[in-house]
Amino acid sequence: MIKQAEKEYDPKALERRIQEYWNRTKAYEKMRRARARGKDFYFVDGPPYTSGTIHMGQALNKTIKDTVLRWRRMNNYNVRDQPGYDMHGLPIEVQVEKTLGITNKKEIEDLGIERFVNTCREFGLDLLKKMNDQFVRLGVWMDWEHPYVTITNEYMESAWWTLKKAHESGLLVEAEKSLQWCARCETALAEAEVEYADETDPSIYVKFPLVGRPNEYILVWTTTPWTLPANMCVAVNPKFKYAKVRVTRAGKTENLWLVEENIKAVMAAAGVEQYQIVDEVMGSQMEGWAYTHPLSGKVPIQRTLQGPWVHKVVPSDTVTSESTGSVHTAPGHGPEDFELGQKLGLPAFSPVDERGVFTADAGEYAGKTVREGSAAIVQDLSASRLLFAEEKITHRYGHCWRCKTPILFRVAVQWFLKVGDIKPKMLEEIGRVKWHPEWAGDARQYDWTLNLRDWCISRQRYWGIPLPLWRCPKDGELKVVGSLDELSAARNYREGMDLHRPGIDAVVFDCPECGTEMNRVKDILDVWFDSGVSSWAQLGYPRREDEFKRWWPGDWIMEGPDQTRGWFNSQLTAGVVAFGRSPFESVLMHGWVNGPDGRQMHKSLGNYVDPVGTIDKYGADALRFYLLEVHAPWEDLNFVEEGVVNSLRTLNILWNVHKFAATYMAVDEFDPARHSLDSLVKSMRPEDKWLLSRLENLKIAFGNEFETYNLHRACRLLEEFVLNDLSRWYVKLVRARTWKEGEDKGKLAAYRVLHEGLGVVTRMFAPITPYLSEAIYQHLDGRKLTVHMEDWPPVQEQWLNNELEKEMAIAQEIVEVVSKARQKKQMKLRWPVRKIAVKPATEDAAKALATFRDVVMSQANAKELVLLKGNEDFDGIQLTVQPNAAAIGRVYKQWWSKIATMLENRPADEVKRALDKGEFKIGIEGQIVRIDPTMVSFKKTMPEDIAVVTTPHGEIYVDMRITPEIQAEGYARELIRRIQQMRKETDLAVEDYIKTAVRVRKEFSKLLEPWKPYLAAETRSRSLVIGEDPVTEEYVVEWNIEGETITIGITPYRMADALAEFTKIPHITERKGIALFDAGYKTSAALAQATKDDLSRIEGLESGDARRIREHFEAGPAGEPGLCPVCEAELPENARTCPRCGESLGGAEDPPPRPSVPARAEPRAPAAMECPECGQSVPPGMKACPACGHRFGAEPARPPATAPPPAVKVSVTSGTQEKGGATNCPFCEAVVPPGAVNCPSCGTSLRLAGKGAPSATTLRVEIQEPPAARPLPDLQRSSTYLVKEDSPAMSYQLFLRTLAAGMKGFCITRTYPEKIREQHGLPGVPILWLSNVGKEDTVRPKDLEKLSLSLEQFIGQEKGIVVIDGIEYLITNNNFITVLRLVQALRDQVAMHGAILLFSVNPSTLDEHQLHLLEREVDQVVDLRT
RNA sequence: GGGCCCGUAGCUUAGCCCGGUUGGAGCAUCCGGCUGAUAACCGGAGGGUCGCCAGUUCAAAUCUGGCCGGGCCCA
Repeated sequence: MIKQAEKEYDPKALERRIQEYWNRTKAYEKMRRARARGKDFYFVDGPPYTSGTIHMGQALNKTIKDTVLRWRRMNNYNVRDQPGYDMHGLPIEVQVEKTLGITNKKEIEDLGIERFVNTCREFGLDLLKKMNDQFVRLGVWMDWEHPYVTITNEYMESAWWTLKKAHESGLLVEAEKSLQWCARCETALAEAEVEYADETDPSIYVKFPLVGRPNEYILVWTTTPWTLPANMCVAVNPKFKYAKVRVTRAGKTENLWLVEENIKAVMAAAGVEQYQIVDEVMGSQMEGWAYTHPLSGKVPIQRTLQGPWVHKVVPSDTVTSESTGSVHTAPGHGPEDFELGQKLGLPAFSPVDERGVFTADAGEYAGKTVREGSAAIVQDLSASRLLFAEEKITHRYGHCWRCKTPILFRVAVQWFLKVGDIKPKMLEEIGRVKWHPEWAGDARQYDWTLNLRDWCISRQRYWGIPLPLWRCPKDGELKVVGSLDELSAARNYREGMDLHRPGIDAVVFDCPECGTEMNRVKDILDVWFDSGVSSWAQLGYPRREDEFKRWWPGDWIMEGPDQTRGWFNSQLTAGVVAFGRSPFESVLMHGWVNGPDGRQMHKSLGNYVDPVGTIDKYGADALRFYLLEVHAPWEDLNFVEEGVVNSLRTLNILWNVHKFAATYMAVDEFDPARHSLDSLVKSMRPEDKWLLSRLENLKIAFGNEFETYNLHRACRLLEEFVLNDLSRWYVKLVRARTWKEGEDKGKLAAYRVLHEGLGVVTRMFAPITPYLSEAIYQHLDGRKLTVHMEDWPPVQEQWLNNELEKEMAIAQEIVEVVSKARQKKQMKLRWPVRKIAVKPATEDAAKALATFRDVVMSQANAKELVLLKGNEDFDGIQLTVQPNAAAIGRVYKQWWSKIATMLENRPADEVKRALDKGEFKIGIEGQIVRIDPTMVSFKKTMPEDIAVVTTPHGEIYVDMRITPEIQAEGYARELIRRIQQMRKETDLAVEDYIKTAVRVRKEFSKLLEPWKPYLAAETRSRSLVIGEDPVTEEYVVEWNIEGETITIGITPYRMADALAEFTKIPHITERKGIALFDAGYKTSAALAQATKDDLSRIEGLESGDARRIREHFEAGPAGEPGLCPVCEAELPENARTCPRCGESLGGAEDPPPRPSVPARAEPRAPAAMECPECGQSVPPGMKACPACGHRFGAEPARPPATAPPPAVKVSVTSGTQEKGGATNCPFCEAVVPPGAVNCPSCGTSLRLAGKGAPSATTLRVEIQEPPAARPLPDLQRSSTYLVKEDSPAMSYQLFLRTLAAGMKGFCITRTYPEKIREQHGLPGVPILWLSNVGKEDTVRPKDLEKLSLSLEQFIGQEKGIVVIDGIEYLITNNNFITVLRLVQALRDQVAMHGAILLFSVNPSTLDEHQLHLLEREVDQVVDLRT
């Protein structure tokens, strides 16, 4: 059943309401069950780290995922959609440390690992909840109740199992390696955990004294002085040429060896201008040169080191010619150094501990941090004259991803996955997986993987998956535990124990070899490994083999570009380790979300946009739609808020179209289920078929784009359709048809097609804007519990008609041509054009005009449309005779000029007709003169009011000459428009009736006479008088229409509510309802009091009506169908379960419906059946499946009719009565206690408002703290005030008070002036009305010039007080800056003339930013909000 | 230094794969129109060295090469 829509699209309220509906009806769970029989689709969610707040990138991420998954579901896939959270690791540890006020590992151990780990868990779970809520608000439908988390025993067990697999394949090794190390976190870092950022470091050139070469040094460059104590050798490239350079500085001469190519640069760095090259050798020749360690005096251990290559020059191909070309090599630190050291048998001497502090091995530097050490080393080198030069360098340097500490390189023993061994397989898998876009895989991921080193998976931390490794201290025997079962054999194992540290640390095995107690290796696992196993860990593998078999591998994953080195990589590695293959089949890689300036969003850059804030402002749907349509998913996007506003605008238009449809369909109780499209084909007009064809083409194109993840293009297609085809064209075309009263086939066809269009569009929007689609669906259809249970609309090829679409395009272009012609001639659309003539240039154009003749005529507002044949001229063309002087003169000599004049004055047609027959005769001076065709030619001229346009479709003539008939019609339409506007201004319901009187000049009254019936019908006037008499209706406005002064008065009957009630009574039609109303029964309650006798006397009722009315009221309100308390579907009589949502209804005495237990859980009753659609077991007696909404039986059950009548409540000035005797203030709408004389909120006198105080009753009314009366400020002359208040009440009080003090006043308002006078009196105060009605005392909101002129006049001459209570209206109608300038100008005027200016503003109606700017422009801001 | 992506109007972008009418839109600006979907909406106008330079071609925003700028990743 079609329901009336709310008045406006208010995304915030709508989304709250829909979310509540989904929760209440358990829509998500039921949707999932409805798809349980669909094809399995395993989506693996990349677990975001539990940070507590989602950022825009994650909003994009989940939006795309949700959209794609909803779309899959609508295509009947059974989607596994468990969201995940990555919860272990440093970020939380660091946060917890901060919270607990701890700074290092020792303090953690002092505190107790258990307490620390527990705090981490609590933290993580709390953050998870927060993020869950945010994703839910974004409208994402995933299994939020059951996310997978990396911290459960089951999950960790999967990781253990995987490690055991690695061990079994020999891929898990312990090794000494140079690692990236965070000194603050005291742990090794993986490549994915290192973040690069600019860092300023020392850049020093150090002289290494060569042994046996006095006064010769090899020059070495480094940016990490702290690695010098560990120096073992200096590497040179054997292929480079090195030079000995003689340098004299401060009177001392020395010889330096460095790569030849950079001598100039290096000397410049040292500020050396004079130098000499004294020798040159190849790097290979330098091999084996010995040097003295430059810090051997400070680091004693360096003096004791032995080995063939210790403190020697060594060859290395990896050395580049950068800087000096001689590379200081410390195998205990740098990874390349380490490798070189391994090759040459050099010790990996690493005198730096876990905290980044020099150890005793570092001699004099022991106890210093590397940072302090660096400074000391530079100083020492300088003191020993071994420092050749010192600079600063700013370069990209690695930092700990969490605490931002610059990384160190140090050699330590760690556990590794030997990625090198499986790299070929990984690369092969990358090639097999489907990547979107392709380069994400074959270029990006491939390159990354190609450069992979072994993966260090051990961490020396607490909050993570413990390594499942136990080792015998005696013989080194290693045990790798792959499951809880294995663990249960251990000592100190307790059933159900948490596997985290420190509990697990206490668990010990006995060594199978020697019986010694084996202890766990204390390390935990790199968090990236956690997420790497997610695709089987979330399935509970290896415990749940069945689940694994059913789902694995993942069909689709989708993450951002950072996951190339992150999750894509960790999954590929873990997948190949565990199963020899990639755990996912296809990937979509999305782009970054940058700030509006194109840079990454950062709070510190001030370009950070919070997704939740954006949702608050524009709604989740608008945000989602924006994110999807603005860019290809894989491109980086610059988030521009304007774009969200724009998307919202589109959604608003969709809402308006649906509102338009719902309004009329509900009024007519149109039931789409009763009419198939096929059954209405005969009644369809070409434009109906056109829309259906457009719709089918949309489905096809959308599907093609969506399948290739061109979501942006799909969205744009949809948007185009809604804006252009549906809203701007089709709705315009069918509008006239929808106004027809009664059952009309043409109207039905229009309704049905419009319904189809909206229905399909709604379903297509469902994955993109889930809330809005749901709301529209529930209004227009609602047969299923939720639109997200609907199937994707299939293409129905029978409606495709490309020919017709082409024709319509031509028709549209022709309409456009006409409208341009109008615009040029300034002829309003309201005035019909007399004729359009087209001389078609193509067959298509001719066909188009034949098919869409009515469309062109109505849209161009033309009285006539003619097609001209090839040789036919437009009949509006005027011929003029052009006498041929020479030819005439030759025959008639001196008469020629007279003849010429006469010819020119004769009607050209007549002359032509005669000449066509032979000759034209004229009499001149008693003679007959014969004119033959050679003597004249004809010229075609176009009258001024006819436009000719040449288009590819042909020549188009637009005849805009105005005849009396056209003038009458134009005026009639002008009148209609004014009356409609007045209806609107009195807040009249659409279907309500009025009494209308119009005062015009006599001629006009005659002219308009034929249009009276039309006028009355269009304006729902029950009586219409057009004449010269003064108008005395309730609401009178004097208009100026095209220079004519016309007064219009209307009196509303206000019978809409009553009619809506009356027509509920069987057999009471609207006409009879009106009769009852006219007879004095203005409400249902009044009618209920009428006796049968009273009623039978009423004219216009039929016999029997009186009885029916009585029966209706005596029977009471029964007969209304019951509504399901859960989903509000209408219930069949005696239903025990709601047919739509499947909830059990229970008896009247029963407690409220228990939480849904799907039929599945119930024992099977003998007659139970299975839903053929979803396989759900269905209790007997049901007409539809409780899970999927599928209806049983051939006949689709008609949704019960009887729509609640569209009731638009009217209240103009009187207070509305609330239950219990309390009223609302007619002015500010605050709740007023019974008996109050003044409104407690705004102080308005309630008696003045025209209503006596309601009689007091005993019912209590809760009033939230009567607001303390705020003292009104004293207004100063020459000042401008901005009064912040919910309604302009206080401003008017201030205004009145100032008037009382003798100042003149001027009022500018948006409210109808009579209303203002009624409320505030204001005798003698001129009121300027901001309105588009265009009469004397009004100013159009866009006409700021006129407004400013009137104001300046008043301020300059009267120097009085001005109140402006419609500035919001000005702002919405103008550029804000323009309004601001007006305010500035006025303020200056006010100051100059000693006047006062009051702006009343309701802050909630303005953008915060705008309000702020306004506040800055006034002298004082007065906040009087309650 | 290397890899990948991006560069079109003031802003956001389509078109580029597959060369072919005068490079389309939306926002913003200015000018109009419409008025029961209406604090909505519709139309028109102005606004472009398609980052730059070469090349291929009858023809280049589109293909090729180089350069410049931005982003991401890696050294």
